[in-house]
Amino acid sequence: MPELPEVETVRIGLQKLVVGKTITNVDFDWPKSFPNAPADVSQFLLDSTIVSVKRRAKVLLLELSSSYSLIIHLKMTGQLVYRSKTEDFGAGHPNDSLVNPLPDKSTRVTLTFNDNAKLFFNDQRKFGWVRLLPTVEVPQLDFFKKVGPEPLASDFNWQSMKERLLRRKNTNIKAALLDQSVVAGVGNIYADESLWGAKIHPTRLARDLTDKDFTALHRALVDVLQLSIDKGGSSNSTYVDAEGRKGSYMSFANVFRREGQPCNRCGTIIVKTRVAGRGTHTCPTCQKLSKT
DNA sequence: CACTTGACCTGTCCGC
DNA sequence: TGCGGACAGGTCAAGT
Repeated sequence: MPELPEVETVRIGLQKLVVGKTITNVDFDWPKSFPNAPADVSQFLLDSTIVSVKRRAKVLLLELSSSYSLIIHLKMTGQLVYRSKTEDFGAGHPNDSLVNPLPDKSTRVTLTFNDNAKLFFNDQRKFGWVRLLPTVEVPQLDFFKKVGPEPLASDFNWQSMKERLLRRKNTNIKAALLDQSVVAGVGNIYADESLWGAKIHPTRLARDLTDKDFTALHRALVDVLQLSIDKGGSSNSTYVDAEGRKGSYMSFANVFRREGQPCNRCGTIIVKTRVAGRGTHTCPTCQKLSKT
């Protein structure tokens, strides 16, 4: 579920909530959710303070005072939910979104802080993970070595996006957009939304796009990612931010999960198909199959 | 090499 | 209502 805007929304929340706090305990119930624990835990995690919360692509980085970092990937259904002790971990809290008590059956890892607040890593499908690594080794991970540029960075322009998309010139443009080594952080929602914005059909081959298409796609992608961050991300099913709140981007979506409804631009009924092995939402009129 | 498909998991929804 | 199968936002490994 969580793509760049959702992970960035979580990062903004955690930045506010956990920086400066010291970890006093860690629990985890599912070894794959914390693959290199527990050997390093007591020495490099307990009694260390969270120095910063960063994001690269869809990955969160919690830098610790121990010179180690917690690396967290939410994958499809991961959540990082913070609860202060005064919220009593959900019971009876006035905020509706905090009604569910934590931990629950999807809680995989729990961090406890020196003020008794807790950070819950919940993950229904168990695809996500938390890792503990020396901070200096993080850039050496295969994922970080190959991942593409941040699309919201100021130096990310349409020319560099074109150059990177053409590394996948013989595949369809949707598969190229979803490739994390091309551009960081794009997933199924924002691939569909940006292709609609640029009026490009997802099955067109990357090599067949014109410069006009590349400029439109760059503009549409940047705009849709920024809009979604402004709206707190997309809460399609399980996604919530660090305070347990849903995002509202889905009410601004033009095609994603809108099959059967009229296109906001031309009124044609949005269709759902399968492209690059993923559910794909398209306006069959606006999004041309061939060069314009 | 470039590209596509299957596997990792659990929960939900849809049709019979 | 029960049950099987398809499907869900991500990423690797294995296959073609």
